[in-house]
Amino acid sequence: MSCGQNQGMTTSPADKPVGLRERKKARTRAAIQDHALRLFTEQGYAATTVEQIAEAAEVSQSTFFRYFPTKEDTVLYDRLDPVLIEHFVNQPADVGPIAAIKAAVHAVFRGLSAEEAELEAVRQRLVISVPDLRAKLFEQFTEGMRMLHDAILRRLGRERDDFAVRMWTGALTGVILAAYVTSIEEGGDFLEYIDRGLTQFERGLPL
Amino acid sequence: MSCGQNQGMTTSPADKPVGLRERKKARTRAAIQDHALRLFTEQGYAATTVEQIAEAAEVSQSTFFRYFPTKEDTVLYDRLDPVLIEHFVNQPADVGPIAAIKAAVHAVFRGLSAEEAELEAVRQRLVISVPDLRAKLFEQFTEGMRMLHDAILRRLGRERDDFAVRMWTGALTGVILAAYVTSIEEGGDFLEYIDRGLTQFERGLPL
DNA sequence: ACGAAAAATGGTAGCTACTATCAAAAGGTA
DNA sequence: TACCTTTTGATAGTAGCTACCATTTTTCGT
Repeated sequence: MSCGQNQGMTTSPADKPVGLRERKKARTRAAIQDHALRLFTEQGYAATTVEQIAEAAEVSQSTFFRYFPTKEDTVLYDRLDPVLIEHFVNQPADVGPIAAIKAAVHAVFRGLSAEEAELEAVRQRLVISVPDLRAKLFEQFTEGMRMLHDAILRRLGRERDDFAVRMWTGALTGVILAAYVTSIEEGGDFLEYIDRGLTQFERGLPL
Repeated sequence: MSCGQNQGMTTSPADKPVGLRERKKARTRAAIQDHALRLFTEQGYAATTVEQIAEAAEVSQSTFFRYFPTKEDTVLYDRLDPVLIEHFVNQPADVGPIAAIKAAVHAVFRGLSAEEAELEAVRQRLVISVPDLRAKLFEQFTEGMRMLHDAILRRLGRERDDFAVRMWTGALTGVILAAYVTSIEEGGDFLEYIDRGLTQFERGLPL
């Protein structure tokens, strides 16, 4: 529940009205986030005030907080998680869970436009350098994992309290998070790290 | 770095002076935390102000923030992590890493006094019910895991950038976190869940 | 096309977590 | 006792965030 909206993505085909109102809202949201990220990289996260962001985006502070419940959410608002889950559940049933995750991650990240990819890179840089943002990232990660947990339970036809699935999903969360952090710290392609990590996971995480 | 102190624990034997000053400080710290947790459970976390806590503990707000850098830290200040690490590294070298973790966790949690255990229980209840606290808990968890990662690298004699170890530690983090959350949600003995989780992990997390 | 309903915006006021600074008090030491 | 160090409290200020209300803007029914 990091942010209660599901706005227009390039994936699911048109189940939402696209009147003038919606377009304006999307533009305002994008403007706020763009200026926020720009100011954060220019002068630092803490040194940038919400007032400055609102002014740059030409909206009032009231409006700012209507679009982003917290200052942190301008960085961490993640439109990718629900899309990932959707891709995951749409994988054919005979595909194993790890392979399904790989496919979903690839589908989503390969489908990113140049601007979206750049935005993602900026976000990642900010997230690792600001402790407050890291904390929220982890929460968001585990929130996404909770969704994935549900999807896996359904996929495997298990009960909610299945302990083995809980541990399995927990470990999977940890692997993905570790791969994510590694890719940011070491630099390089995120997808490659994810693939290597998931492959390790499939093999029982040999040391 | 959730909190920069290492105050007196029941473990390492006396390498610090115990003048009147130190005793007063310990009493003040305990008073603040006790009143904070009491007020949180009585009237809710958000509804309790730092002013109220300071007043109840009979200190000024200035003093409050000297002892706890943030309001969250009254709940999340974790003295257990460093102790856990210490127990872990002190395990004999021929013990496998999982067994060493099990031993360390048991040693620490079995050694808790009744009050400490009760405090821990209150903390756990608060942590799962308040989103802000959950976020910080995750950060603290991964911070502890980073320390564990270093310890494991040394134990195995691996290089820092060893990818297999990174993934392994990440998965281990996820399993412990999952066991932790499960024990709080389902109720029951934390140690039992940890043992079951770690055993699953050793077996390659079968589904 | 017009008017009403609904939604988005801006402005103001206010609360609270947190910081910075400095003088006063308490504790330690010779 | 006298001196030095540490701890405390008071004050003032910043910034994130909320609540509330009046105004504007978009949508929709007729």
